[in-house]
Amino acid sequence: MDNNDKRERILKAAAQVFARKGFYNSRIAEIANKANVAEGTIYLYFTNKDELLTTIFEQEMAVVIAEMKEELNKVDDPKDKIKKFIERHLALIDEKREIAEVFQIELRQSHKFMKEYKGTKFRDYLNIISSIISIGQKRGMFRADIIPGIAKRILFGALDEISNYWVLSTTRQFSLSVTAEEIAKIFIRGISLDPNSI
Amino acid sequence: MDNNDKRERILKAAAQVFARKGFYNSRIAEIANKANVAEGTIYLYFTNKDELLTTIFEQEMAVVIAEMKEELNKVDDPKDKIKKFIERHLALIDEKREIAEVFQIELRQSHKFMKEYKGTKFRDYLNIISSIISIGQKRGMFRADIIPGIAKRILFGALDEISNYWVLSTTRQFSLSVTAEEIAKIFIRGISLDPNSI
Amino acid sequence: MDNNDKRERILKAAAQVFARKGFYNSRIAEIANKANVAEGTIYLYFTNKDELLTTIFEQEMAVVIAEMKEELNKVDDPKDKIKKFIERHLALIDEKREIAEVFQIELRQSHKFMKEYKGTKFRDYLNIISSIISIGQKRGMFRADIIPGIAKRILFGALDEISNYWVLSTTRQFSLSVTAEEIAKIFIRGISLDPNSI
Amino acid sequence: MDNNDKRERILKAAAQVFARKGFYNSRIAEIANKANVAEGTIYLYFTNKDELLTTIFEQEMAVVIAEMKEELNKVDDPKDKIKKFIERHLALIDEKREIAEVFQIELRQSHKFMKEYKGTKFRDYLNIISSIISIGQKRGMFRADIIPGIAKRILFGALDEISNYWVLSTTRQFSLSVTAEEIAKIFIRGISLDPNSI
DNA sequence: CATGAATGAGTCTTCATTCAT
DNA sequence: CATGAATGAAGACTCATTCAT
Repeated sequence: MDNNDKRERILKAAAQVFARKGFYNSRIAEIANKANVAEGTIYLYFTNKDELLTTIFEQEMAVVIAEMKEELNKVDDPKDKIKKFIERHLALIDEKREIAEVFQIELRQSHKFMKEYKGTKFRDYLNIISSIISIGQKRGMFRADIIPGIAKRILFGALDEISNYWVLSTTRQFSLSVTAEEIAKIFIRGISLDPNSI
Repeated sequence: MDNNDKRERILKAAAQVFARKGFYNSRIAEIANKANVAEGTIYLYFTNKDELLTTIFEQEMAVVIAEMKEELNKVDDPKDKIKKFIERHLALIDEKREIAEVFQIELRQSHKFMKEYKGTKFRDYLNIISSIISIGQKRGMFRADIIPGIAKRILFGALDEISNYWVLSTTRQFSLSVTAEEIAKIFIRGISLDPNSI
Repeated sequence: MDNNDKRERILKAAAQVFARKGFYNSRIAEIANKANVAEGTIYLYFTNKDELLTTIFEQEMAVVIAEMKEELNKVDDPKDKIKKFIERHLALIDEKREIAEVFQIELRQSHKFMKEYKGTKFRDYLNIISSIISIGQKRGMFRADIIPGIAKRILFGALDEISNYWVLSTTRQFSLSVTAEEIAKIFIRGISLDPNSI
Repeated sequence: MDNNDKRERILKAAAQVFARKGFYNSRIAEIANKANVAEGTIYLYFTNKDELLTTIFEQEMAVVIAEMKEELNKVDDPKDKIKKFIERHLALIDEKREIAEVFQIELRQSHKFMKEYKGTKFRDYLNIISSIISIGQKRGMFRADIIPGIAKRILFGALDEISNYWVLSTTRQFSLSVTAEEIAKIFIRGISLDPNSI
């Protein structure tokens, strides 16, 4: 419990520091200091600095995916699911600001990590989208010619770019709900058979 | 001419190395070696390592924007313009693989550079999209309730994610033209008044 | 204790290396090696190479000044004090050969350090001389027209030049005691009312 | 003539830059720039950076020694000669400020140069003093127990320290003539048989 | 002779990681 | 388990010197 606590404190501190400084400009010393542990202690829980980053990602993604799936189970309509996905994704960015920044800026983006990324969590997350689209297609709501494997990336990309803007810009013109609405409007209409359905 | 050549060689080498290793894992020594110049020579043309990265970005973006605008002038219909934008963007990713990787992976994404980025080229590029949308709205082709400032990021995000996937994955399931078609299909339908227009 | 030991070892090694090679031709690597610590360790105790030099100076001067004052307290006659000052100064040069060389050659003399020198230790040291002269003047032993602020520099300069010669030359013609005698003879006679008093 | 001019310009520029920045912090590029020649040109006239410094010293010393000897020939009395020497030395410091700074700060003091100094000019200069003293002793004016070889360093050291102070301090309390008077007063009285002779 | 672009050896400093306590 | 002092490898950058023109 106490150990777990220490581990968590390290991860949290790392997320904060990575978010503010970026991975390469973050110092183990600062993370240790913020987590109130000795530098060496970090190496009792993690192999190296890299593992800190990937662990934050994998662990947080597991939570996010679980939450997302639970949330999506509450609605049945694929369009509503897509809408919910969009809303939840953006809401998470807002709620978990620091962790979002790390993903946004360091992990999704750092060469080293992207090329070496062996986890399945990111794929799992994207596949939530394609599953919804497939179901929608089976139900005759979404156009059959849409390729779920591409569409999932289109939606994720749109969300991601908006998140990126959200995370980096200090003066934001549009609220997250307006933005979510806008993305939903365009994407769902874009993939739907009946464009007026939304 | 010779100088320019040397400068270009350095930039090209830097783009290659940054693309393969990432900014922080790239070594000036390797760039110099690849450019066939001495390490010190790099500092005759650029202030420091950072400037190499931003120069690559700004310089290349200027070319891309110019090319894109010229290309877009060839068509009049906003839908065609959007379609062309999508095609050209993806084609460029393919043509300028190494530079694309740098943008994709280091610049757009590195904290330091994003937060310090003072250039206008990226905004200029995004605004090409919003201009097209605005024109389309005036002509009554695109839905009036679409917010160009958000829509531009949605399209760019979609393109960017696809590019990212394209750049990073080694085994690609879909051709660029299929992908371009898919994005155009969804996005244009998403923002159009007449959804069957595409 | 151990830390202090390490710090001292570094200072001692630095003094040795600076003395032999001069500040700019000294390498941190060599100092670390001589102190039997890793290069990085030096930076745990000192901000940078410059600080090593100034620390050596300030620290050593504090000791020298204290010792000198204690020694001078043992005699009362201003002439004897001057004589003692001269003897002690030269003796110190001989005893603390390496540190003396650093002062003689690098610190007192390096542009950067002299111009940036903010410490008071050097002034404190010089003022020991002027105080003695002032007292001698009040007692009617030294000529009233002597300006202590100049005279202190005359004596220090004489001592310093002799020290410099002493430090740099390998074959010395005169012993330190002979030299001390000579300086005392000239200087005290030079400032005394009664020239035959010495 | 033109060549000589170029050589002189380089030496003058070097003296200026060395004086302001110190030898190790001076850049060949800056010297070249100030001399209005290309960097490479400097190496047509001088072997390396070191030689620039020693040449400045030797060349300037030759002039100074010649001037000094000429000046001293105008008076006969050893005491007057000493007085003149002091006055001229300090006046030169004032007249040739930049060159004086170089000597004061870099050359006399830099380990490398002092230890490697093979020239005779410095010794020649010092020996002017000891010669005067010897003559004074023969004439029965100066005390026979004074050792000219030490006394010359005492006087030079006094002058040098005063010069050093003069060169480095920005706010000077005493004029050069007052200072010269003071040194002469103390030194001549210090070495004279008849202390009231000055 | 003159140039100045190019060179590349050289070094301070940083910081992830280790390990004795 | 925890510590944090110590390590030392690694790399950006500088600048005296060279050499093709």
